[in-house]
Amino acid sequence: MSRSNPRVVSVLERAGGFASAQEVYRLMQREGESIGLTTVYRSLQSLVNDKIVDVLRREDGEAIYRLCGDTHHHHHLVCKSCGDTVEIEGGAIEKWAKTMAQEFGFRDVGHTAEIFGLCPKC
Amino acid sequence: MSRSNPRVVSVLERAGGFASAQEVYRLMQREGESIGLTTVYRSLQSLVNDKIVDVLRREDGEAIYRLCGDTHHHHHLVCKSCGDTVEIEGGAIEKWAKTMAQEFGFRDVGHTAEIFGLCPKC
DNA sequence: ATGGAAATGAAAATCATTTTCATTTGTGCT
DNA sequence: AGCACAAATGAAAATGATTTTCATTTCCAT
Repeated sequence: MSRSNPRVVSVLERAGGFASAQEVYRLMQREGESIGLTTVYRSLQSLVNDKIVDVLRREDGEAIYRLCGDTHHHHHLVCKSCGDTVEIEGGAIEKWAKTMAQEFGFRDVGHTAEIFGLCPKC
Repeated sequence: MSRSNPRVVSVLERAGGFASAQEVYRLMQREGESIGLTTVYRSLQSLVNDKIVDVLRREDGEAIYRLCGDTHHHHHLVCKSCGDTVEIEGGAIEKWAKTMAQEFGFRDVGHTAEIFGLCPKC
């Protein structure tokens, strides 16, 4: 069984939010780190098992990972046309998620929320 | 462009909950209906476009579809473990999305928001 | 140093989904 | 009916993420 890989953790820290396995791999390559894709997958899996990272799914089904207890949880406002992205605060969402979870007795909850539209330039 | 296929709708009705494209395909085969997997995928896609079905992701990333009884815009509270789903109100989200879009000058906005966690039974 | 367990990664396998493309079906028109 | 053209269909190939296999390398404890 592979162990929680500190190098992968470090990349997730620097990514500051969600990143897919492929993105983590590409990032490490770009930074000159020598690592195999298989090892990235295994490290992420074991980080999930150890509850050190959360795993979610993007709309296209790709798995995305984030360090748990990341205080810099934010959401995105993405332009449908040029792909430009703005990081935004989601205080209202946090509250909404908490309230809804409570109402239906769900525990250990997380959430996803993104806004899409046309940016001022497009 | 393929059209919303009534045979696929009928299968989803009988399935009575969520079903993946592969499951819909297998079900139709079992019932002796002649249809290709490609057509199942295309039909589901266009049903999603027409907002006749909802699409979500199972934990393994497979897309699952369900007839969406109302045209009313809603969000989901999904159990990470058993996949059980509750449709919830998202009034706070609508407002949040609108506010954020306005603040950054985005037009023509839409949004996605889902909450996931462990349901009371899991 | 030595042996065994754990970690690694390249390549192949898997699986859902999408794309390609040739064929069939449907529809409007004369 | 016959014809033309658009839409629908589906088999097979392509794609892309993820997992598995397996041979090799690295780590430790003795």
